[in-house]
Amino acid sequence: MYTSSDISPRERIIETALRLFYSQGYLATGINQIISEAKVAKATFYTHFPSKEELCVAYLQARHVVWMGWLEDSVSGHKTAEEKLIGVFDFLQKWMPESNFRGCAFLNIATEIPAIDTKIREEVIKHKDDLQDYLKEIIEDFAASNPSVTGLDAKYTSEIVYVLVEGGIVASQNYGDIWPIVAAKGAVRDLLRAS
Amino acid sequence: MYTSSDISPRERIIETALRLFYSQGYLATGINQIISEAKVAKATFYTHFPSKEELCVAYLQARHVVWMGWLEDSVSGHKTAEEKLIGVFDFLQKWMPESNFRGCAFLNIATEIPAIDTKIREEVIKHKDDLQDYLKEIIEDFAASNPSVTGLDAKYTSEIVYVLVEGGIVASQNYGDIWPIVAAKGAVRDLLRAS
DNA sequence: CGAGATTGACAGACTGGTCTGTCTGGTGTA
DNA sequence: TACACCAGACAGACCAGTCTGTCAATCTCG
Repeated sequence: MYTSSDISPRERIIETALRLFYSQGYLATGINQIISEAKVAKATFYTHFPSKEELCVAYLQARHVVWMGWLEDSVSGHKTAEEKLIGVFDFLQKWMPESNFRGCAFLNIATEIPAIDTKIREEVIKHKDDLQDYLKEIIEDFAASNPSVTGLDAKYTSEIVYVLVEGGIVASQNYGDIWPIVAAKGAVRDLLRAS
Repeated sequence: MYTSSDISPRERIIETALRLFYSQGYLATGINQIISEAKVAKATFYTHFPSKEELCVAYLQARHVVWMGWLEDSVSGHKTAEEKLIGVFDFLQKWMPESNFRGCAFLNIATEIPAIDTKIREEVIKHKDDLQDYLKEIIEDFAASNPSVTGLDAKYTSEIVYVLVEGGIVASQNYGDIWPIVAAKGAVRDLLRAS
């Protein structure tokens, strides 16, 4: 079979799903294409995943780890909270063209699966909650490290920044251009300056 | 046949598409379901539309008229430019729950059809361009009717407002809650006050 | 006015293909 | 022997789109 240095069938399936679900969409990607590109037998696939939907859940969990890793790696280079917050948008500006403007894997899947009470939608919510928490921490840091700033409501501000992140991503996805992210970054800069 | 007081097969198809494509998604809705719910023969469908994709284009064009109508009807009641801009978000706040938080029909379709160079994506861009123009006109009105406002760049400001609209819609869609739109509205109010 | 031609919609069988998921049987390794 | 994997046939449903044939309303022209 495969030795420890090789990649296991399960990992090959996940990696193929990461690529195909993201670039083609969930509904437009069939199991047959996944197993063929993952070089895995169908029976093997179904021993690892009970259904396509469960693969999708595993895909989103893997994607969450990957994407948050990208974001944190990109932002962690900055020192101040303000630089970090702007760095979030710098990351988006770099990431969107690299991903062919396919946008957020989680929102895309959520659009394809309208039913709310599914494991899939749960994973999407979880991802966005984590993203919001991440933004909120930076903003709380900003308030704490700038004593002159008094009128800043961290919850309210982080909600706005989060909405600007989402808007920047989807508008950029639609136009195939980063100008919406640039605009969102400008709005955040103004927001911090005004506080 | 059908008499003049009835609805023509073509209209029945479009109305069914408006309902099903929006609520279920484009890929998840089959032609068979559309013709069955529109009470139209398959041959009749294909005399009016050469393909499912062309029906989708007609659907988006119809949806554009309907949705912009809703927006303009809702906003036109306000007098000042500032009230109108806030009114845009009041409309979103009312519309999203009424539509079961399915979000923007155009962005949803664009997500399902990743290929950029399609008629479908063209319609999406057209819709968003019109929406942006609408926002920009209100903001230019705001600048013109407030002589004290000097440092307001209408293009830049309308880009930010547009991104807040998109972010509000998709975040609200994801969470099934209007708080992102409320936050976006607050951000716009702050933006106008600060200028 | 009236008869035949035309039109447009109807129902639904049919084609060729894809979908998810199951199952059988073969292969190599521990 | 036991297990994990492979290849691929298969089932049953559904997909977009084509086609045949029927029927009723309307148009055209004698």
